[in-house]
Amino acid sequence: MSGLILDTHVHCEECPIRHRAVCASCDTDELEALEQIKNYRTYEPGQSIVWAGDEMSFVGSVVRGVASLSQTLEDGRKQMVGLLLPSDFIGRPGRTTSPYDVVAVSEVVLCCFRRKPFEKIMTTTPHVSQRLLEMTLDELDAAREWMLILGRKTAREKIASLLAIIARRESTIGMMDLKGEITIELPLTREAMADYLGLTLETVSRQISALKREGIIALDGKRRIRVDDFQALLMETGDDMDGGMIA
Amino acid sequence: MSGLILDTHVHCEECPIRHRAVCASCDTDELEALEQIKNYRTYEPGQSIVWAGDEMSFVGSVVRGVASLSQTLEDGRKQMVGLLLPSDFIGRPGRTTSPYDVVAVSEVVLCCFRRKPFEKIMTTTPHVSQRLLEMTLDELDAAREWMLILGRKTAREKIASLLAIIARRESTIGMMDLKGEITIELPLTREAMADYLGLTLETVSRQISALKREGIIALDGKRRIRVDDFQALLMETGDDMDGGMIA
DNA sequence: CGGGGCCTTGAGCATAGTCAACCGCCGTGG
DNA sequence: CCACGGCGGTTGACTATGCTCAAGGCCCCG
Repeated sequence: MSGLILDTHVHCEECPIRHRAVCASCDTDELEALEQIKNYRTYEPGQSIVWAGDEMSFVGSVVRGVASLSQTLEDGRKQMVGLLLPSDFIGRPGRTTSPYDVVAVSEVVLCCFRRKPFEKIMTTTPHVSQRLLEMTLDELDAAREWMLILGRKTAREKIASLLAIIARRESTIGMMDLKGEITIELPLTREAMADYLGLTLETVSRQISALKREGIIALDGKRRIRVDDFQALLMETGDDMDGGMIA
Repeated sequence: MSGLILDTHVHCEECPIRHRAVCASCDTDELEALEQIKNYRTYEPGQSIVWAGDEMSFVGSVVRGVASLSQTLEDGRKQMVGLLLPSDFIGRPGRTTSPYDVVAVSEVVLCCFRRKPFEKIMTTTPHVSQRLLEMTLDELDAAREWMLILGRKTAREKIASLLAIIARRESTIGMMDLKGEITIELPLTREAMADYLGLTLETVSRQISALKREGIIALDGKRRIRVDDFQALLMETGDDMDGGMIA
């Protein structure tokens, strides 16, 4: 439950998320302060990182892998409310317990900061809190786009939107060529997709099959999806085509 | 569209949202700086404050009234993604256009800051950006609770949840007595409630009628709702009863 | 008195959920 | 080595929840 604490100590300067994480705008001195209070932990796919309601002794960043934030109702209905990718931040300064379950979707490596000292650094280091504000505002925008999906889109549009979001993200990280053929590596099981989209896993499966049948997408195994015509996929999302998307 | 700009100049010290808004932790000097760049605007119910995609020359706080943040798909489907109450913040520092429509639900008074100078103040005044971070984190939590409602709750649970949220908010502002009888003043039309909850207005109407028929709530006019047994209402939300709620 | 918001109610339908069977793959233990 | 079992996924039949379309009520204001 607490993850495997590693004694490897990657230097911040060489960290793969150095320029996107909460430490992005720190200078050398500030990084040094963070070095002092960090350690790495790894989690296996499916392993719980934090249970809702639990005490959290740390905050931190996802270095590698994918984790999910989710809430569950008594009767087991589950809704994912956040998808944490490399550089995303876990935990809330000033709060000791998590209101959400945090679960490793793939193998996950976290860069954890001890909470107390991190909060102290935040008060003395505007670079950290400013970066955290930016990141939180981005997450809020993402949450709101997601609310539109949950509240108003059909099952088919939901699936297409999810694929488009993942494709866009992968192509931003690599290079962005939304004209040609795109291959999407799905980090999620059908059930996780369902929890993300507010559907059942059967409906997810059916809609993916339908998109395949109609030639919008092609499957390569269960988790690898090829999109020949990205515009055609966008047509299925129900969104405003041109530029209306949240930057 | 730009609202009526008033020349009244309420002193920040006497402002009703002084201790909850983005200026909450400012000292006297900092307030003075904000005084210099603020003005008040009013909007009539239904009036648009900002159109999605529009240039915004200001950011600001809701002083009085209720406004909504919403997104619309081409074909007219609309989803509310934020409900702005007194002290809530409008606009994002560092971004010139709004990705959302902002509409006055009731009569609204805004305290607007010119954007450029406000951003400058933010970089020099940690009190402002720290407070904004806190507020943004709260909004993110609210958005995530809302995602659970949108994605996983039934129409009936959605309505009950909305009533509970409003009741809780009103009773926090006044005094919190969740045992006895509670009266909720609905700031929203049936259509706005539908846009909030991802339902149609007919479904909203039917579910409210059903709750009334079953004695969970009582109507006093269309917009005033009396709840005799708040626990009974909570039973209908589908939530974890005890403490599971997001603080 | 007439018209327009806002709301309610009904009838029929469509979308997505439920329940269940089954497939293919992989790792494990007999 | 193979059989088994479990997991993730697919598909089908049936059902139920919420949407669509339509009519009509209430109330306020001109």
